[in-house]
Amino acid sequence: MATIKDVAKRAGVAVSTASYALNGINKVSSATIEKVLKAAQELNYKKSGTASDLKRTKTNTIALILSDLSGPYFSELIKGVQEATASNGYDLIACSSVGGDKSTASKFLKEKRVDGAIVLAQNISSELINASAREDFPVIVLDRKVDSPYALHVKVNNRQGGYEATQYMINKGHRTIAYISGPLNSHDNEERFKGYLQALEDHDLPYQSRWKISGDFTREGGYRATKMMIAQQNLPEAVFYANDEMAIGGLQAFAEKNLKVPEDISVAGFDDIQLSEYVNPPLTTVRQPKYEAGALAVHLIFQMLAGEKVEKTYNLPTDFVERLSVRAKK
Amino acid sequence: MATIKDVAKRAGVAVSTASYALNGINKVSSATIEKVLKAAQELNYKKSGTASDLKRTKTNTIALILSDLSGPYFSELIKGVQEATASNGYDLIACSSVGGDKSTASKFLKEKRVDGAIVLAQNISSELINASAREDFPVIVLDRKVDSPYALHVKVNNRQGGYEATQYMINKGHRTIAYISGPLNSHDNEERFKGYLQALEDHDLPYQSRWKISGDFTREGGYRATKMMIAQQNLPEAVFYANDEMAIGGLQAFAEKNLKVPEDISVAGFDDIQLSEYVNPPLTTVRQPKYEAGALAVHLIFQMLAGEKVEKTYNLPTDFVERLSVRAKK
DNA sequence: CTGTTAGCGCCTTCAT
DNA sequence: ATGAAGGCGCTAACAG
Repeated sequence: MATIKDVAKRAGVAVSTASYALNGINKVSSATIEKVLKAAQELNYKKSGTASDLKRTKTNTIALILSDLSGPYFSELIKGVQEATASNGYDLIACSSVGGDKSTASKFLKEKRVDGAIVLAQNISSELINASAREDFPVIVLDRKVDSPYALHVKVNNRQGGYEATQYMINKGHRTIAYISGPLNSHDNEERFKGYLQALEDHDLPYQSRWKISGDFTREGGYRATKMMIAQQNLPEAVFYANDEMAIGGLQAFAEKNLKVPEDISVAGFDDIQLSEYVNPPLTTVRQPKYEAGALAVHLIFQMLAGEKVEKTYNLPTDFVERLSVRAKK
Repeated sequence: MATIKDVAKRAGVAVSTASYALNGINKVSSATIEKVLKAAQELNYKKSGTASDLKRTKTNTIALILSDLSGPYFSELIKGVQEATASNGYDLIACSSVGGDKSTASKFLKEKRVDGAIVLAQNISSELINASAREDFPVIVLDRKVDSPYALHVKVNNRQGGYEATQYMINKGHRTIAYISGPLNSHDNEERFKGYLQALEDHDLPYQSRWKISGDFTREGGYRATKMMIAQQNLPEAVFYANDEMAIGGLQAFAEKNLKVPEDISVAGFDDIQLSEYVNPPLTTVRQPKYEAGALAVHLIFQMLAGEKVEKTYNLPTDFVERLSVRAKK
């Protein structure tokens, strides 16, 4: 494998000159550049990214850490991150956190193989994030709060979203509204639930714990929770699923029991994933500003890298998306 | 930022000893390990991944290059790649090729920032792949053939899939079957079309060029192509879309014109993307063995890295998936 | 078991 | 405009 040294030798110049020529630094005559480029070409020279990174103590790339690369990802989020990164001349890599603190993600975090990271992966421990984030290594966390002063938090206003969805169903005349929760350790779930509770309270509807059913954010979980609810007889008028995946599982469970949505029971979800528009009936849900969240995260990384002062937490508003899965009760 | 030198000094040992201790190499007494670890802890030492990579001329990670991180990805493919990579103790990163030969993907390829790469991204030029692949840098290409002896090709038998889907429709009694193509530069499309043609021929059905309509693999493109076909009056009995995305666009176009699928017209797609199961009617399509393709790609990388001899091209069979979008004509 | 040392390949100051 | 030289931080002989 040819190195810059080989190129320099073949071109008959010093290494430094070759480096300047190769990197387009305005310090060498065009004749020399020519020679160097030609030599590089002939030797099929390729610069070593790792050596370059080491020397410059900078990789010019940021990492997006997801709990599962093959997961149902928020493509809008990724798009926001990708475009913001590219428009700043940085590169982006995505890595998975399967394996938790000994995953690829954790290796990139711990060994600072990138200049900054955006984390959307519960299975990366907060300790790891705290231990990794540092002045020259900002980390933006999207799914929780974290202590380190170098780790910022961009969140979506889940509580507001939960409130609006619930209120909408109340306004449509529903009085008993179940809540199918996400996993209990999920901050997002917690907030959505609080919004739900608040809406109930503001409309003088009593909260009944029997209407809170445990789910886990998966389609399968939503399906099971719904089956269970149906088995208990006595259905609520409406059900608010803590995310769309579960709501879609629920739709399936209702269909299997010949319960029509929304005629027999109304349902709403949260997230506005792509599928939601295509299921039957199209799902009423709460859209998260994912693109914006992604773009903001990247923006913050660059601000921190530039040494600018930034807030520690950002809170983005949600949008309510009305489709056909909730009916108006006369 | 503390380096290994600092750790060694504080622990009162030589750097090599610190290195051994830190890397768990069986060469130092446990007392020394203790000391070193403690010093590292106190200094909040983090090894520099880039320095380590440079020294070992090896990153222990492989890259999966996709044309768009936020795209409608084959999650099964990613899962296959991910699991195979992890089970070999390697790391995986995904990077995008938006920007073509000056994208993040190309930087990783050109600068050999990883030990091997899997490419599923038409907008990375074959020249770039040829120029990057080398003995110690295997590249597996999933979407085309490429010259370099260090770049292998794992492909799905698109022709067979196209043949089976077409034959299925013929067997269901359809005589006029349109083909909505993908972009013309797509090898996959080409092969699917050949399968279609062959099935027609084998069943003595004449191919009529009016039944070949141009699409581009996007939902929007399928929608437009279908609209156009409808506008021309005189519909075929069935239509074979070169991929599911287009078929779904087509479904929408038919629905808008009150044409019922499959009662009025039958449709089949290709890919078996996740959505296909959920659209109305569920789409009959051809499943690609994506998980297997991903896992095989990784497997090949390791074989090449180990200096083993491998075939240059692999061809995986498809599965036909019967759902409800094709009806039997009596 | 521990220490010394020579680079990995590149960038960049400094001198020419 | 070009060259010489010193590391970036780490690993792995090699010597003791």
